[in-house]
Amino acid sequence: MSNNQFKRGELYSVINGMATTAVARRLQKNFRNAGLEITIEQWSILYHLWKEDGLSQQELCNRTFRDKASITRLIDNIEKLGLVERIASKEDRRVNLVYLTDAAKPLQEATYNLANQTMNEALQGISKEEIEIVKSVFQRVYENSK
Amino acid sequence: MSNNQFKRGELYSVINGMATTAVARRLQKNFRNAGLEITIEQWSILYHLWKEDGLSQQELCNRTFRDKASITRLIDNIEKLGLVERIASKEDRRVNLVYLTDAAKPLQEATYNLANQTMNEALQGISKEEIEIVKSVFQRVYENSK
DNA sequence: TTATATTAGTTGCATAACTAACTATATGTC
DNA sequence: GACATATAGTTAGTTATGCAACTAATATAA
Repeated sequence: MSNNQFKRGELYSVINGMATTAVARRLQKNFRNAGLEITIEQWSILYHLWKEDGLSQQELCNRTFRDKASITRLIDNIEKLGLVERIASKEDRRVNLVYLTDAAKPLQEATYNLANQTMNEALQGISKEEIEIVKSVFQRVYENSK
Repeated sequence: MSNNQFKRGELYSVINGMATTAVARRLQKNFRNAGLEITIEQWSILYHLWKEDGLSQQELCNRTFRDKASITRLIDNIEKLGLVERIASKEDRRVNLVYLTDAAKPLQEATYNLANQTMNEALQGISKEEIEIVKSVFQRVYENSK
């Protein structure tokens, strides 16, 4: 086992847990403090629907990097909150299209603001160039690992 | 909401889910294919104990960025597998020290090799400089968010 | 057109995460 | 020494994750 390999192995524990978890926890806390009773996982679904409403569950799998079972349960929970509804596709009756309800609309601006504020705090002192490198590295890591 | 802020908000969905999840899933799959019946979360505990045996649960919280309840259950499960045992500290009876058993020893080399191989594949085509920038950015993001 | 394979989604099972409330031990102050 | 406070760990309750096995609908091939 070369020294270089060992260093890379160590990177795993840095990547998996530290920064991403800290940001996620902070954002969740900020939601709760603002009286927004949604989880960040639920928010990540709403986020994609605000960008494009009426996505299929499969498309939400692709965009949020979750498996089908996870999306089924997440949509179950968001549906219970009254924020989305499933509407069967007319073209393909296997497909559920997920639509935002009116109740979800007021959440958009508040959660976007909190997410942006949380990320701005998290990214304090980090340059645009560094952010671009992180994004680029993550993209390649994802392609290498999927 | 400035354009710059929006771009930062978007980074959140990249950070939380894509690359880290893909690597974690790949490593879990590699463990399973090799007949190693442990989860990557359990492995992350063993990893720290192989570096320094007999850590307290609180110290494992600090090193793995989990809360106390999570560590309690993780140690429960690893203990059930017979890989670690809790031994009450003689200096402070509130403290459980977690020690590896003999059964955990043979796992070390196999799992290190798989982790290194998985990370080498994940980091294919990524330079040392880029890795250093990612580590440095993560460190600062963590400090900003904790 | 009938049989086979593929795709979308659900359900059961197990693990793991966080919060909040709890017990037990240790420490600090008067 | 007695009381308040802090710390280590556990437990209960809820949400989320992944895999595997399943149903239903569609697409493909014979």
